[in-house]
Amino acid sequence: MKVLLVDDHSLFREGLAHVLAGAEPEITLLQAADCVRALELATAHPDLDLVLLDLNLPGMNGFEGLQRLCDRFPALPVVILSASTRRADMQHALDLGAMGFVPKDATSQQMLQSLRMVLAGGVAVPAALVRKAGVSDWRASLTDRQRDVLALLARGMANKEIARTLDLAEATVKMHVTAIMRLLDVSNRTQAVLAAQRLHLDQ
Amino acid sequence: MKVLLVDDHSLFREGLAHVLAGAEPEITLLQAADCVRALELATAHPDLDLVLLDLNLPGMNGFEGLQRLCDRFPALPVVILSASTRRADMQHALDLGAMGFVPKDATSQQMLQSLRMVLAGGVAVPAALVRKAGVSDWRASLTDRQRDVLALLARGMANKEIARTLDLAEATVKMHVTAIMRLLDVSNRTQAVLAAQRLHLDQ
DNA sequence: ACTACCCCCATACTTTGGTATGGGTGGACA
DNA sequence: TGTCCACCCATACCAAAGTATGGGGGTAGT
Repeated sequence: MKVLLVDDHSLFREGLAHVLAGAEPEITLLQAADCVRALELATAHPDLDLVLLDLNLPGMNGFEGLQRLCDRFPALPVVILSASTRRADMQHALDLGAMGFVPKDATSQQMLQSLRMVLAGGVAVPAALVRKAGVSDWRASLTDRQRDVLALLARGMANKEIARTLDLAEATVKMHVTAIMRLLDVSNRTQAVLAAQRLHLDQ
Repeated sequence: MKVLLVDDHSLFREGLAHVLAGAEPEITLLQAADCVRALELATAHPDLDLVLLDLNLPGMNGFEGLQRLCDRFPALPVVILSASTRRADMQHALDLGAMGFVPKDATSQQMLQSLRMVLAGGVAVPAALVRKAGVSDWRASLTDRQRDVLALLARGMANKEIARTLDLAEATVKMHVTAIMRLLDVSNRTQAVLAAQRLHLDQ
C-alpha cells in the first residue's frame, strides 16, 4: 500500500510514519512538505492508494491544494488531517472532494480506522459533522475578487496598496471592502480581518 | 530518563513517542494534552528530566504554561516545540526560562540533538536566533495604558469606542494608538493588531 | 432578449484615522 | 528641587476609510 503524507512539519511526518508503519507493515509512505511537492509526487506515483493532507499549509492554502489534487487525480482518495475541528472547514473540505476528515487530536487508532474506511471506499468523518451538515459556506458567498481583496486586507494593507497590487482603482477596492464588511457583518476593516481569521478566510 | 510531552494533538504525541523511543530505548515518556494536566504530572513525578512543551495550546496560552512550569519547577528544563519560527516568539520563550526551542519543521535528528544538548545542561536554539539576540521584550516597552488600548484595538474597536470604554478623550486614545504603532513599527491599526497577535500582546 | 451577477470606474461626500503642537497633572528618583 | 516620564487633554490639519450614486462592460442562465 502506498500513501502520500503532506504536512509542513517534518517532526509530525516522521512521527506519523512510525505510527503507520507499526500498524501496517506493508505500507510505503511518501512525504511532502507542501502542495507543490505533493502534486509532483502524485504525478510520479500513479499507484498511490491514499493521500493524507494537512489543511493549514504555508504557501498554497490547504483547500487550494485539496482542490488541485481532486482535480488532477479524481480517483485518488484524499483524507484531510487538520488541527481545525470547525464544521465549516470539514464541510468545505468534503465539498471539495475529500473522502475523510481526521482531526489532529484524534488517537492513532481512530485515524487508522478512518483510513481503513476510506480505503474500503467509504467516507470517514467525525461524528460531530454527521449530526448536522451544511451550515453554509461563507467562502461561497464571497466572490473571487472579494477574496483577493480580503487576502491583502488581512495583511494590513491600505486600500491604495491593494489597488496597486491588484492593478485596480482605489474606488474599486473601496467598493470591495465595503461589500466584504457587509457580508461579514462588521463595521471596519480591522474587524473584517479578525472575522476572516476566525473563518479561515485570510490568505 | 523521564520526559513529559505536552501537546494537544494526540497524533503528534504518539508519533513523537515512537521517534523518541526509537532513538532512546531507556526513555519513559509521559504525555499531557494541556498545561493543567502537565502541571499535575510534573508535580506527581519529581524525577522528571525534561519537558517538551508545545507553544500554541488551546485554553491556557503556551507562554503562560511555560511561565508556570518554570516558576514551580525551576530546576526542570523545558524545551519549546513550536510551529512558529518567529524570532520574537523564540526570544520570549527563552526570556521566560525555556532551555531550548525546537521548530516543528525540524527533523527528528535535529530535535534529538537539541534534547541531548539541554540534558547536558546547555541551551539549544536554532541558528537563526543566535545570529542576533536581545531584540527582547516588546511587552516591557509598552506602558500599561498602551496595553489597555491595544487590547481593545485588537478587538477591532474604533477610537471613539475605545475612548468610551476606557473613559478617555478620543484625542488621548489617538495618541496611544500612534505610540503603539510607532513601537510596533507598523503604519496602521490593522497591522498593529496583526503584530500584537504575532507577539501575543493582544487580550 | 431579458435578467442577474460580477467586475470595473468616476465623483462627491462624511467620518475616522493618524500626526503634530502645546500644555497640564502627579508620581518617582537623584 | 529639578527632572524624567506616564498620563491626560485640546485644537487643528491632512490622509485614509467608508458611503452613496450612477454608469459601462462581460458572461451565464431562462
